[in-house]
Amino acid sequence: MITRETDYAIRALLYLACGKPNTWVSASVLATQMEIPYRFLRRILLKLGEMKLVVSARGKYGGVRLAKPAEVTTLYEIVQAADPQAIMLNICLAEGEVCSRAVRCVIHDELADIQQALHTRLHSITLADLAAKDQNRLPV
Amino acid sequence: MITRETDYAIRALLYLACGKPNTWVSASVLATQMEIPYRFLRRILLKLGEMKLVVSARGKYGGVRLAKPAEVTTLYEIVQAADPQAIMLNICLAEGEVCSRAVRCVIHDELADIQQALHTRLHSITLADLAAKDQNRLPV
DNA sequence: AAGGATTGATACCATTTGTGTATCAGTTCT
DNA sequence: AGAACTGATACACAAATGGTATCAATCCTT
Ligand code: FES
Ligand code: FES
Repeated sequence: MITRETDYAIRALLYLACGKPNTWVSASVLATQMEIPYRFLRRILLKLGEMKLVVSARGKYGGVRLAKPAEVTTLYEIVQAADPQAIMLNICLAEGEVCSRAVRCVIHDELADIQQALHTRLHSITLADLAAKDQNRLPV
Repeated sequence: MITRETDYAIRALLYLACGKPNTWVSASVLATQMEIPYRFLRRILLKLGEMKLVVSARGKYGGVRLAKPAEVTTLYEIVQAADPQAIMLNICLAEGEVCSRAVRCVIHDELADIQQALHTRLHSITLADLAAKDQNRLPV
């Protein structure tokens, strides 16, 4: 399940992708525009920074912007950055997990298949795709 | 993410699907065979009973068995029964949820698409499919 | 040099969820 | 009567979730 945190991360990056490139956007603007609790967003942006999805500038007129073009940032990367656990369909599929039933477990394999399909799908959607859809939206 | 509870539910039903039909299997047998904590399993079986996936018999030599043929029980139903939340990719997709951004939210639509694909996949896998794969497994 | 606006890095907090355990009542077969 | 079951709850505890608060560091403008 996509958590609020992940949802907020997507929203924030989407806003950046829709705006003028190479301009700093402050967390407070992002928070109000995308309806995200300010302090929570701050912490999320830190994480996105660590994962190299955004770069930031301190000081007055500082803020945050995309670290790379929206065309090469996938939904997979975003979810992965915001909540690495969400990508795993079952604990038994996680890296380094040891499950006593793993060798002979038919569920394991089946879930692995489904997870693979999900990942492929997430990989195929870029931030630019989302931004494009957003532009085509009729104003409410 | 598939919780332990859901995983246990699948395991239990799989065991029933692999055994002789129309025989009562006790929770203690299921627990030991499928490596599920007994008391936890008891509670899960209750839920599966409510959702009409199993029927039960009290008293000595009682137990539980599939309520319908394994061919018509889908993975979707099982996950739905064990953990209804797990089926939802985002809170904003849940029934009766009201999100201030829903009308103009591009993430909403995208996640709805992905969720739809996931559901289709879960619908297409039956307990009988899992049981068949299990039979074909080489003994470890 | 001062002051305001901004991020960096943590620490804290309340509530819910996940994963069990325990208890007792009711049922059925021998 | 008694053993082996299920039905229905209640309890317990750790982790995750969603959010808040604080303080330091940095940068721009005046
Ligand atoms: S339950 Fe762990 S691998 Fe299937
Ligand atoms: S965030 Fe609620 S609908 Fe998109």
